[in-house]
Amino acid sequence: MVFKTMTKIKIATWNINSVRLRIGIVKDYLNQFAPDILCLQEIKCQNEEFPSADFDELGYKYKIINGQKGWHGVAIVSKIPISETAAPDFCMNSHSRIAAAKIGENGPTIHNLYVPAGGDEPDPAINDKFAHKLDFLDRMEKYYAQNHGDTIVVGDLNIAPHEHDVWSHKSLLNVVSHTPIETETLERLRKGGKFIDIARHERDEKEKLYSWWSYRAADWTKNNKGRRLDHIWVSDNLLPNVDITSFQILRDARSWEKPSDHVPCSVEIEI
DNA sequence: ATGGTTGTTACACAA
Repeated sequence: MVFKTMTKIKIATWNINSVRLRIGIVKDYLNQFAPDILCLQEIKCQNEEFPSADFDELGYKYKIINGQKGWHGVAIVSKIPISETAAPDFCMNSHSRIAAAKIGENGPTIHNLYVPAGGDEPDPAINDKFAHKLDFLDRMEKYYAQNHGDTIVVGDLNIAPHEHDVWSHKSLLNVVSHTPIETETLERLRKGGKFIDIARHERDEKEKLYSWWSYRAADWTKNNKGRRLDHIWVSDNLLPNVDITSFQILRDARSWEKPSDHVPCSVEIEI
């Protein structure tokens, strides 16, 4: 009989909308909520511009940074050892939208994704950005259909798949992030990859869950017009290791000073 | 029904 020592770790994902501008609230978050691994999207800087020293100070000495000038960019920072693994090729435009790592010696692989937002017009024939988003999803579907198990997918998927992942299903059916082609494709590829959507697992499907609120509202709390764009999925074989009750969407972070329009989401898992 | 904000960058653009 071989015994495996399990360690519970906390994994968080946050679209930070410029890590340099918001490094202060990132450090506040790390100090208060102490995830072992934080996956960031929209770091909006090149690798050499990433504020590594700030993360080092707080013990996040393992980093995988995939930045680019000005736009997009993702990073994984960790207190526990992680090692970079080949990122799947989901982006036809070679943007920095994916970082992949193996956790520990024999832990699961984590994919930190920033799916293209897709522009305003939900028609790939007239909107290249929407075509890019659909192509990205198509590549995800093909990859995850053939690579099962021991994988955690996190990030800003820029799609709110369910009726109660948006403030108004009817109003948003033709709005990019909630169109049927997006929501159906995302659900199909998730199921094809045998992933569990942690936020919706064992939750009432009628419970409204949001992780993003637009900047274009004088008071985001007034009408609460949010969408659940940020996700944590785990391979079905990892589900028994997940502490479902630990799942958190840190809504309060939307009210922090100079906030991102997204808030951190986290879950704890034994590895 | 429309327009509303933000960050990076360079004098728009993506979100």
